[in-house]
Amino acid sequence: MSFIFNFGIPGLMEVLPADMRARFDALGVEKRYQDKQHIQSRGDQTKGFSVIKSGAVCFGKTDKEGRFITTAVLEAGQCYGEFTVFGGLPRTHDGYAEGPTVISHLSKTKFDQLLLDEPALAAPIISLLTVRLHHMLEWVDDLRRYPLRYRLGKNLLLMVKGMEDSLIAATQSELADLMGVSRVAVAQALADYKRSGFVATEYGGLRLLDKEGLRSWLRQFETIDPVVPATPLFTDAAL
Amino acid sequence: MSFIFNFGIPGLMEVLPADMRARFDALGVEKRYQDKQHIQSRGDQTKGFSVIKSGAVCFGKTDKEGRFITTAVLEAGQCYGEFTVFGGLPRTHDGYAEGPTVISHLSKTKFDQLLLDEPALAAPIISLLTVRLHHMLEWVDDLRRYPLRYRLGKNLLLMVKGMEDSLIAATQSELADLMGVSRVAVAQALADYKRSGFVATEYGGLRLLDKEGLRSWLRQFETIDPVVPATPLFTDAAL
DNA sequence: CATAAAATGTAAACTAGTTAACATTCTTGG
DNA sequence: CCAAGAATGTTAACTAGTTTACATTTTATG
Repeated sequence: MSFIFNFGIPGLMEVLPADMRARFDALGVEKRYQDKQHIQSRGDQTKGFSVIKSGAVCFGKTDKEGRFITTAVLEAGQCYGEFTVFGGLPRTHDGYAEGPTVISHLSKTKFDQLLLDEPALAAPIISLLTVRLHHMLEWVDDLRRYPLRYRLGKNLLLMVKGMEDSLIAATQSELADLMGVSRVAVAQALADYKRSGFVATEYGGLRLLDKEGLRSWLRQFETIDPVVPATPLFTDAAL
Repeated sequence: MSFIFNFGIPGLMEVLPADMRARFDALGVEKRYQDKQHIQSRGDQTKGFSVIKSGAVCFGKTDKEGRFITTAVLEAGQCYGEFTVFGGLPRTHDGYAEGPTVISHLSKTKFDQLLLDEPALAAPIISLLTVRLHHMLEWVDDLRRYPLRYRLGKNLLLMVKGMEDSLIAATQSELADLMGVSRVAVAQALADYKRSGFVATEYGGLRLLDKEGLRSWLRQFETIDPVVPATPLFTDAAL
């Protein structure tokens, strides 16, 4: 499962030149986590930058009643910890492993040193932050503008983009988490889609049967024309 | 009026050393705008980085029915254009001046050159993006977690922080825009606050009468403990 | 200073979400 | 292979927001 920062957003490691990646690997301390294993707590003062080598990490906050609300799930290739390194903040989220996960941790000290040694690292980091910020703005905007049955459809299409089989392996609870709504709301939206023949649900997932149909059905909601990048996001930002 | 990126977030210019600020001023082309004057349109290919010298800029998107939905209002000291410069995107929002406004525009070419000449500029930019991203995450989180009468109160308190008079000069429509809800919803929340004696509304603004009372009333909603920065955000990020 | 424009206050009908509950179906581990 | 757990499907009552409407108050303007 995944969230905001995964769809169509390449990870830092993917855009970094090989030699830089190697330096990350050399400096970082790899740590293994089992499924569900706790990684960090909101409020921790452990400052550093981390790269997910494999698996995924679920970030969120546990409220006083003990209920966990997911903020984002980052998958392999993605990094996190900017807030502690660049913002001087303690950990802002609880985090635990989703599936067996390997993470390479760099302390703030080491990371700062790396950035001093390699000023070329700044560009990809700025790019990464920019893309995430842009993504968030769009997300908030959609949240205000469109109902769930638009947003869910849009994100389902995003999820299968570039996949040949159109099978989304996420439970409805996970999709609900993803969209920040209740499971019932997701089930109802999916029931709608099913009636129109856009999707077929199955245990533990669903299949997009008619992407084009869904796409054009969604267009009825769209109140603004989408902006398409002139150059793709995340080119080697000419710094 | 202001939005997400103003409360408690210093502008780029405020954190930049004097010499760097001077370089910005030297390279940029200053342009004056009258109240309500159009500055940019979503989709424009004009790429560059801009600094608001005085006044404010309202960003948003106009939907097909012609209705404008505000995304953010940036005030003097704030900058924008990261998406065009670092993300290779066309302008993602429509923008117009709020009040007489002066903006210093740097073309992408000039800005790229400036960054090459001044690698030290990377740190404050990274910091800025980080702070904004963090703010957005918190915003989305609050959106999911809390009802309007919590979020509005929280933001009213944020707005008067550091002010001695506790007068907020924003119409209810502006507050509604700010919170991404209808004017009626804001009026109802304010009516609640009034009944409790926390605020007094007046034409074109409102006054916080009992900050401490409001603060403690808000606490009843809070489901997680706030995280406080160990070191303040936006220190000269030790790069 | 009279009138228009802007802002506030409030009610009513509606809608898209919520939680709770429960029956059903599917999968997996002993 | 069957029992337990997990996931789905669906209903019902509720709630926090929406839009529309309109009366009232305040400010700005010719």
